[in-house]
Amino acid sequence: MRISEASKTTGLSVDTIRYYEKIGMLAPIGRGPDGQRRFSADDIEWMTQLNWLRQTGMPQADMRAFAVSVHSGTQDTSERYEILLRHHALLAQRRCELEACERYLDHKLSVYAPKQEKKHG
Amino acid sequence: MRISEASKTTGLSVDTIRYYEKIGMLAPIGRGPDGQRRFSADDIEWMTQLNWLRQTGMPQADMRAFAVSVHSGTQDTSERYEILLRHHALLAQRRCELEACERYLDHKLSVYAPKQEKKHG
DNA sequence: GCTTGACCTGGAGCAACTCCAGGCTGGTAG
DNA sequence: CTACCAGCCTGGAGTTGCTCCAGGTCAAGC
Repeated sequence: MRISEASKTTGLSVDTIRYYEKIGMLAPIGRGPDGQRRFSADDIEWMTQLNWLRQTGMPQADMRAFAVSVHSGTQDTSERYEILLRHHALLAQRRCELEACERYLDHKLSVYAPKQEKKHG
Repeated sequence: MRISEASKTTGLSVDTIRYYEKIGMLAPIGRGPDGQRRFSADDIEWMTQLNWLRQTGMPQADMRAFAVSVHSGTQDTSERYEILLRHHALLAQRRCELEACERYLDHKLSVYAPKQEKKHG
């Protein structure tokens, strides 16, 4: 699979894919006889997973640690488990913040309610 | 109020406060006879509000538009209302994504469950 | 008079992309 | 055969939103 299709399939932009390869977030991507990238099913699966992780704001440092652990082929999954667990906790916290902010906005919006002009915000 | 106290009160870091002033996100901050910043109650209120908005990832461009509208003293709150409404919709969407990612992580974590070693992830 | 702490400015550095210029390749159209 | 075009390549600059740092000022305490 070529890069544009990989982009559509995984949800990562073409530029992001090249960037992730450059910084070692992906296993080295194979090349065709034309020197262009060819993505394997494994590559695609891994990139899709990366997209999930980054969409929730996992820092690249953590993603890279995860990547290294996965690609090392080690049996020891405890590091990965910890990274995911930490991220899970972070998400829960972020959801709380987000909900608090939604409530704040609800309040703000009621103050700014249309038609009835209030004087201050 | 001086900058360090303002930082503690609003939740914005000292550097962020100076940065926000520089890019015009704050009304010009008054200075004492020593040339140092003195924050008024209004400044503090506005900065606290900014902190809410940014914590939920409102882009600076939107925050600045909001700031300009507020500090222009205009009676027309429709622009502010729209910015908040747009952001509110964005937050709802983000919460959905976040929940989807939490479910994904729940699944992943069960795969990586400790004690029982699985072989792939 | 000297030191300490809080503050100042301008500018560099950083994360995580995103965009761009300039160049190669493979396929089709004339 | 040549021209052209889409899609890919690389290296590097630009962007956003901070964050950190060097080097300097000023007021207060010892």
